[in-house]
Amino acid sequence: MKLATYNVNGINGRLPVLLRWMEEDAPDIVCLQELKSPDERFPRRELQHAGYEAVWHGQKSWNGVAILARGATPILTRRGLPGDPDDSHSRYIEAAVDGILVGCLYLPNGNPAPGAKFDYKLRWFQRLQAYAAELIALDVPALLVGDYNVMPTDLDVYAPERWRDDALFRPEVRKAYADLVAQGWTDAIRHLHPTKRIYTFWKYWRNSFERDAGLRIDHLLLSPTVAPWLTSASVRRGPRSWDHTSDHAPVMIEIEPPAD
DNA sequence: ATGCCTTCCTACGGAAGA
Repeated sequence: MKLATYNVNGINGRLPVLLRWMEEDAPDIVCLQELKSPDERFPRRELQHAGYEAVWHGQKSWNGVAILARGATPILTRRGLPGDPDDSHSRYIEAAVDGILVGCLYLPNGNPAPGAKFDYKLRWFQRLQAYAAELIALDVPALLVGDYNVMPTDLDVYAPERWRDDALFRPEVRKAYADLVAQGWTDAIRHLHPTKRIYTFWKYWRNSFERDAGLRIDHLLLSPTVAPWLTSASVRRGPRSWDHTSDHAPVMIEIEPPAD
């Protein structure tokens, strides 16, 4: 089973790129972030035509997350992260697909730091930690995947010294990510490629992609039940080179659940 | 040192992204 995460940076403007990539890689489950689309403009029909059913949590102009499944209907289990009823951002959606619980998240960027946006990021991270601990306690096959807006270590940044004070790399958020992983989650890419420089995002400007001046901020975390099923993990760099593409690349893993 | 690009919107400039 192939499961991917992709910050599309606008699902409607990016639909040709998204469909081309899904045609090429044929992922079974896709978690999308930054839809930048209200619910009523989500391209359900086009995705159905490509063979995918979906659940989504949209918002006008910003944010927005969705889960797609090929030849299956995702069973919505949660829309919105618990812990703050006043949070109006569409940043979390969760569904069950083939007996696996899939949480799709778009963690706040947090810049400028320090400031109100950085405080919101840290609070959101705390809520995610609390909820992730509940998922671990449930002892079910689960994944928490998406755009975490965190580079976990120096290995995940093309120029760590330039990013020290950035909201994506400050010690507080790196610790928050490390503490989350320490609950028992496995960072799929890093687990299979412990020493390799791997990026998932490159800025649009200054030929960042051509220079491979990137960041690893899109992550797939596997619960203890799922981790032993992992067989591969890779960044799909091809789509990042296409015209009118996202500044992120899809990240895809393969898992082989035991036959029952 | 820097959003140098790109997206979105009752658009034509501002906000946001990382």
